[in-house]
Amino acid sequence: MTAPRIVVDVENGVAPWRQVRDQLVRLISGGVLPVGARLPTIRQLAADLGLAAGTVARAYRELEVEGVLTTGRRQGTVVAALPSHAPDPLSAAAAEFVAVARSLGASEGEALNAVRAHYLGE
Amino acid sequence: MTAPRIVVDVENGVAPWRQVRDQLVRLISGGVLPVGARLPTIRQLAADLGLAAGTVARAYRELEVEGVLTTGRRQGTVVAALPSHAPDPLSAAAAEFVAVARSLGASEGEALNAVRAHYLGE
DNA sequence: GTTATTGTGTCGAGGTCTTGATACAAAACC
DNA sequence: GGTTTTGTATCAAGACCTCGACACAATAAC
Repeated sequence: MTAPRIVVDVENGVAPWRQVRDQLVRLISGGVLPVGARLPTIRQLAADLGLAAGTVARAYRELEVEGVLTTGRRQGTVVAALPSHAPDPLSAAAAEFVAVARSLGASEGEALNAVRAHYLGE
Repeated sequence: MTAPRIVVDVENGVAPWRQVRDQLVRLISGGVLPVGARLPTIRQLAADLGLAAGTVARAYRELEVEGVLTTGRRQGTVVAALPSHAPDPLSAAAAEFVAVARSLGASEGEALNAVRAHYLGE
């Protein structure tokens, strides 16, 4: 498999492991990395991203604890399930959107209109 | 003014200053903290959040560099302008949500229902 | 059984961040 | 002018993270 598209910005105040973890979650939730897909080895991804292997291992381990990934000594790391906090990625995305909309003080109607505008705009 | 609603989670891999900064951006973009509004003093917000003053100062300084805030020795820190990167945060959030929904193959109706469910869930 | 693959664990070094405290300076207020 | 308010700067200590390297262990392949 080709290396997933992950980018790490070391100056943005977000820990490298967290960035890797977050972007893996997106790739998995979005179907780019489907269940059953094999991730690059820790050493490979670390080399690709210019990180230490332990840092990538941290990200993988976070997702393993969540049940998103499974790891094996020979077969490496494989996508096991969609993120458990988001068994339904659409619902998860909506939850995040609604959280943002709420913090912006938007009403339900305003949030719905914003979504409609983007579906129509396409 | 009352203290803005800011929460800091020290274990999520995102630096405290970054969390403060991000949440201030949301409050400002959403109009909760309108242009001209005065923010709590660095010491006050630090005490409220259980952080060191220097950490809050870092967040304020980041936003000052971006022109979002202006600071003065006596009048404190004031909202100067909306974040230039997000002129319309609700629309941006909706765009992101729709992009994810689309990648999941969701129809407009499904996306709207997902949003409604989270607003009703409260 | 041997070899290769891959994750886990450990190590010491270095760097960064955060803390709490303090001092100073600028500005506003009285 | 004196006082108060508030941001900036500095400090040392502590905590934590990341690095690169290495060793070990588990597993699969041959």
